[in-house]
Amino acid sequence: MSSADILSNHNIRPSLMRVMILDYLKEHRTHPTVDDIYTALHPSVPTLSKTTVYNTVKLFVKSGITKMVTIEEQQARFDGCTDLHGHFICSECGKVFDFDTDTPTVDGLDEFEIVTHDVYCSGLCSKCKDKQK
Amino acid sequence: MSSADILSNHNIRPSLMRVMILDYLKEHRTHPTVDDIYTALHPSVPTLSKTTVYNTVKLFVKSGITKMVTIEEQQARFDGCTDLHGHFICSECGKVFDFDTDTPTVDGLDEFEIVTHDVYCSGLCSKCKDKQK
DNA sequence: AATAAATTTGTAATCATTACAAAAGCGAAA
DNA sequence: TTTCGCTTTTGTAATGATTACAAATTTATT
Repeated sequence: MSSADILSNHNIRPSLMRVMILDYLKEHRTHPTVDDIYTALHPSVPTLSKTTVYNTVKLFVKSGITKMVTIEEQQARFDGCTDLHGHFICSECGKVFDFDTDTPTVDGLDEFEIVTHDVYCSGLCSKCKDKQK
Repeated sequence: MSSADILSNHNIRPSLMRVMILDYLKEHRTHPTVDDIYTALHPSVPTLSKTTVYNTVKLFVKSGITKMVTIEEQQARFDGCTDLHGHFICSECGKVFDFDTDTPTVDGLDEFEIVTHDVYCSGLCSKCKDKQK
């Protein structure tokens, strides 16, 4: 499906900049940063601004077209407990909850030395889910 | 085991500041930020500086005493593919690799509405592992 | 074409984090 | 105990990603 169609399906007007950025994300599976995207597209579209890239990827993430490859935090948090457990972040109240989980399966990384495993989930905690009703 | 002993076992001299910070992390399972730690300890130890908290948690993470609850990145990355897959980050070269994984198990979050699942691993990629020899 | 709404832009601010060099603390040897 | 050297701690200044915001531009609708 074309980028323009994907955008339309999500009720996002398929403007030039949005289509270009989504095209880039679809073609480059390199987990680019905002700066990567900006640097790659700027030569061909000199009027592109970095703010637009920020706004656009934020819009994409919000609508589920794109994933952000980090826990949605700009501040590092620390945990004195190093036993395996997952972290859930409520997108409404921002609270972090621990949960039990199994060691995740990892397929396709032969010859890699895996030191850490981390499982993150996000969504609505029970309190915020109740409030929504 | 006391914080001082934990530090000694990791060949870290158990200075006052380090013991205080580790005590705090052990007693407060709230995933505190650097600022949280600093704000909590500063009243009782006015000479504590925020730089020390930064240095100390970094030291703890490096030696495995503490975990950092974020992917080890200060820059957000984006992924146009929203299918379930894990992300591996090589701690040596910084490259990000995708891998196949199953939906992680989540126990103990009854009544939560889980929207996203993310699995992160880190360690050494095959290239960096070879170089180390 | 005219108007309103949405999008894009650029600059300035914000804020977490790091660099760095000075100051303070501590241990070992004399 | 005193001195020397090394580690830890501190404070300030820089860095760098991200956001706020208001102006400028583009687009859709009448």
